[in-house]
Amino acid sequence: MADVISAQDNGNTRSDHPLSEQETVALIELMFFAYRDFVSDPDGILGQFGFGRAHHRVLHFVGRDPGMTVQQLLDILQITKQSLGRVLKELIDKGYVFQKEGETDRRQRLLYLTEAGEELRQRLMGPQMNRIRRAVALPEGNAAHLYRKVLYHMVSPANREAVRDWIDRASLLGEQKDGG
Amino acid sequence: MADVISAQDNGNTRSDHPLSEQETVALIELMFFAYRDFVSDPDGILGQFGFGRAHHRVLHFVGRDPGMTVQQLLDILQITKQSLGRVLKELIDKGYVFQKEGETDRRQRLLYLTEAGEELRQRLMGPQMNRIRRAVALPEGNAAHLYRKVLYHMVSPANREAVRDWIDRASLLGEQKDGG
DNA sequence: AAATTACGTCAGCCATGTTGACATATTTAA
DNA sequence: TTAAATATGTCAACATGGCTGACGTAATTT
Repeated sequence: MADVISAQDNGNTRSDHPLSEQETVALIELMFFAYRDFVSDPDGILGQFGFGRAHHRVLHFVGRDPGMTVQQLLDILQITKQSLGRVLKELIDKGYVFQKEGETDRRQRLLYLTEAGEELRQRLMGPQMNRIRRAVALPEGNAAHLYRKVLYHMVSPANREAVRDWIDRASLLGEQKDGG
Repeated sequence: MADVISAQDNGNTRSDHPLSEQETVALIELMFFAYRDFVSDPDGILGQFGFGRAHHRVLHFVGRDPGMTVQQLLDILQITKQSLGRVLKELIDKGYVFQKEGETDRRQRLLYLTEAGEELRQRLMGPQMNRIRRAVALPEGNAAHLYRKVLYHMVSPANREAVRDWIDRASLLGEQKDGG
């Protein structure tokens, strides 16, 4: 299916009705809250293994593209090889990742997950998949409103009241400041 | 207006057509790429001031709710007071934030932005507002597709080709693995 | 008068990012 | 075929921003 993002866009999209300031700020804040909670489940699991978010990223992307080179991984993560080196070494030492010499280019150390690595990757991905599916399972609406609802539903249920309260109050404060 | 998230939902939303695995994983990855780029503009500006992301969060939320207490800020950021203490002290020392003794409760140190603080806050928020507005200015579609497009457009234009390539290739790999 | 609360601070630890320098094996180009 | 570039690894040092634990002070509540 390869249902990608759909080609015809180069960052120059227009609209006659840009979002209001308050709407936009609310989305900025939802981005913060949503991302915070989005990574919280994996963080909890990783802690039990003595790993961190950086390990998660490596596990995830290597699992998605087995046999990728170190350089490809660096390009995707956009970190330095020294940063990667630390976590990669730990993942290899603990038996979650292994390397194979490249066949056409023997300088390369192609990256693969072990069975334990793939298991852990799936376990980390589970809660995030649930979260996304729950968030996206929503009735239609206009783009901004929908996006806002989606992000809101990325926030953990336990945190939603606090987030909603904040967004409500902050929106009111913002309207007062700018005079509506 | 206070157009909040809309009340009637407690995290138990259902759908007959949950997202496919590949769709869902693509969204997980877009969340990563989008957030990474979303914070990159502020990060650049902050660097010029000797500040980091933590300072940005404080500036943002204090600016949104002037006179908030330290405890309220801690509740929103969900970090420890020791972590906050460091950045807050720097912001105060450099003249971007100031504190006022609470009137009803003189133990409280209410938080406010100075003029310089508000200026910096606006400057940091600008690129993020642009990014959100650009991302949300899109034609309609179904919820998942729309959300995906929105997140995609949160990625910096310079990174979109790489992100698109990754998502395309990884989706194909995933379909092959699971057999379509 | 005692307990709690709001806040500040000191000290140290951890994870994960950075730069810079250097080494080794392999491939590519002159 | 030698020289240059590439892919990777590693050492060392540093910064940011989380964390825990302990302790102190002023103000409020019980």
